[in-house]
Amino acid sequence: MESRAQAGAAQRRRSASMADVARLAGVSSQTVSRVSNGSPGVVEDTRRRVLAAMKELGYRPNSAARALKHGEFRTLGVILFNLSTTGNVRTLEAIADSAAREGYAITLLPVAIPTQSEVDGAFTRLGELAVDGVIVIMEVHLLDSSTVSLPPHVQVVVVDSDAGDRYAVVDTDQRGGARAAVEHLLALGHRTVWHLAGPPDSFAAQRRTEAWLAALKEAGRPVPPLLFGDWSAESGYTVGKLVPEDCTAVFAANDQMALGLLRALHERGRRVPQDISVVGFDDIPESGSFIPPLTTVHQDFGEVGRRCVEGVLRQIRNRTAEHGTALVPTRLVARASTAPPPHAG
Amino acid sequence: MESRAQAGAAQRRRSASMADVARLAGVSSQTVSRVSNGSPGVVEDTRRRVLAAMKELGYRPNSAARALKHGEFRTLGVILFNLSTTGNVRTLEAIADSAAREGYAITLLPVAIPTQSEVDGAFTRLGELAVDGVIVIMEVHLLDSSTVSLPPHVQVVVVDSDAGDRYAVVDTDQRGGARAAVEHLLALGHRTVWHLAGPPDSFAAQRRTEAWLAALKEAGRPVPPLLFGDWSAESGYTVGKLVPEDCTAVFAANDQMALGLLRALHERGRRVPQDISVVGFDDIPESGSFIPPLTTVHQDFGEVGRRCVEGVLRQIRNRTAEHGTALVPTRLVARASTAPPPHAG
DNA sequence: TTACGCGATGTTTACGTAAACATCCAGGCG
DNA sequence: CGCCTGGATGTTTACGTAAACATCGCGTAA
Repeated sequence: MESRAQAGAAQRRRSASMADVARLAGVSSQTVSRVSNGSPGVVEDTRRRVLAAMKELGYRPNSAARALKHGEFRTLGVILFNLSTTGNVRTLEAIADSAAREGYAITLLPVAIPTQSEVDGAFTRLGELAVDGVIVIMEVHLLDSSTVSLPPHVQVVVVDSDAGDRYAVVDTDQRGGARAAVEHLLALGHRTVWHLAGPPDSFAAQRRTEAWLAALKEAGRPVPPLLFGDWSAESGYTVGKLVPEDCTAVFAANDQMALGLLRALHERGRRVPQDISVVGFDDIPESGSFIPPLTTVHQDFGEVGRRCVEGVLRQIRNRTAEHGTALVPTRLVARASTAPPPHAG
Repeated sequence: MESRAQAGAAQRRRSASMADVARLAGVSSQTVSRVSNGSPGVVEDTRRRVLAAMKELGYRPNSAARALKHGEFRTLGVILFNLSTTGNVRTLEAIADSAAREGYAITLLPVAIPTQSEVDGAFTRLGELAVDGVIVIMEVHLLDSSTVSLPPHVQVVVVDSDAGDRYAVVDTDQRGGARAAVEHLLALGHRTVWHLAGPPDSFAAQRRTEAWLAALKEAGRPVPPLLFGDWSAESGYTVGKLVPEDCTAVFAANDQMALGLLRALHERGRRVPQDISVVGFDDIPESGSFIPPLTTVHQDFGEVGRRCVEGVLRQIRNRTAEHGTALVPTRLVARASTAPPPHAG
């Protein structure tokens, strides 16, 4: 890649300040400030002159100075481990969107590997970061065990956690969704439902498992052994090869694992949904194109993101810390991967 | 959600400044600054006293003041349309990672809908934003047609564009990847290869299509009619229902469309790969779990992200604008969705 | 006519940091 | 023994903005 000296405007070392604009417009810098912020008390003629000067100099307000002045950055930080799960990505997307709508920018704080030192590092950086509030998309126990604390004036909202007693938590109604999945299968006539769970250290996975168990017990059904995956399609495939012949219904803790499961069942010649039913969780955009289209639990990530932003902003404005958990409801999307069980041989 | 007044440290309106630390440690604020920045010329005893004071007051450097002082924010902005395509997400992830490693934060600038006014809006916000450089993940013609220009001192790197003559561009080697896909199929013995293209307004899609065409022509093969999708699995499914019986090989412009294609073919009773071969593009994590596992072109998004960050930072440090295109190579991943064509009836 | 009020604009100041410069002190050397 | 050197530390200042306060001038009511 070649490079060339930057021409034109960039020769000016620093970009134009209010003082420059003021000089050109023949007013005081305070008047420029008033125009810039749309404050009243500037006569139309002056305002026009100032605007013209701004345009000529290519004036842009300096956000550092502005932040320094009134002590806020109009920026929210988002801490997350990675963008490899659909949920995190879609939540982030919704957060970015809502934040933009409120005039806040989003600063990303990725933590590559959830080790103690990584998390500490992120929080240290965060402490120096120009943010007014933070949204944490991860298991809160990692946040707790961190030796570095959040700056006291920074407000926090947490996703995917059970720390509602200490933080404001926004989460999908994991239990409700999992219960709906199980009940859907039971209603179709299945005697019981197997569960392909997510990794045991995930709160979301835990809650889905709990609800699966509770739903089975309430209905007085036998509880099959628990199967574990790691959220990946590959792990669903591996587990799928082990599902016994007498199993007629599986509830997978996410759509990716359901995908792998479908492939394993296909390879084994077990037809879905005629021989065995499968339900997923998340409703990723692709799930309607699986073979067969997947019945799954739809999560409203957009709503989760919106409530997160709403929550932090409220805390920032009121200068209070909130706690409690807000649950966003789910919805079962019935497609073609579920059907009544085959008649007993 | 209940709320309670925030207790303890938060009662102090503003957090501790250097002056506060200096007072407590009995030194000047300049000495605190030196300790804070690890500058030399502070005797060990003093340093310890300052550090203790910092800890006691929970001192955090104020990044706004720091930014105001030396005119840089140590932050990069990332402009993108959405996080719904795998490529964008993984690129963003890699960017965030590399940036963090360099001590830079990432500020997200989502543009919900790529309309002119939306893009303008993002750039306006950007102008006021606290960033030293920008990475644009989108078609550059939208950037060009924007009436709002980037602040002159902000350096730019663009992904997914052909604007290498005006900007520094980093992109996957779309052509090379598409050519590899076509050549792989021809080498297996297919007479020609159909192409399920992405939306015509995408440069990435255009380039994949061009390379497909070029590879066919070079080999002197007939060129089948072009099929179009919109990147979604659903569109792949729709198109898949229309693929004629005599087609033995399809190159889909991304893995999602390939997924839909697989389903349509499955429903029509056309076996993959025995009756028809399918190749995708991207190598999303799930593609190894499709039915059958998908042969696809692997994109190294990590490398793309890394080079973006490297590029902007170099421009920032050198105070120059670069141009030219850097291509990141791809790699064909052969799985189970491709095979020699069936023997002619 | 004069003084008062109020809208328009200007001036001062502080936000927290760090570069540049100033000062102070200990020790070495003529 | 006094001066000089250099390291440690303190003081001043500027970064760009905006709140708070000051001023100016014009219209209006007594």
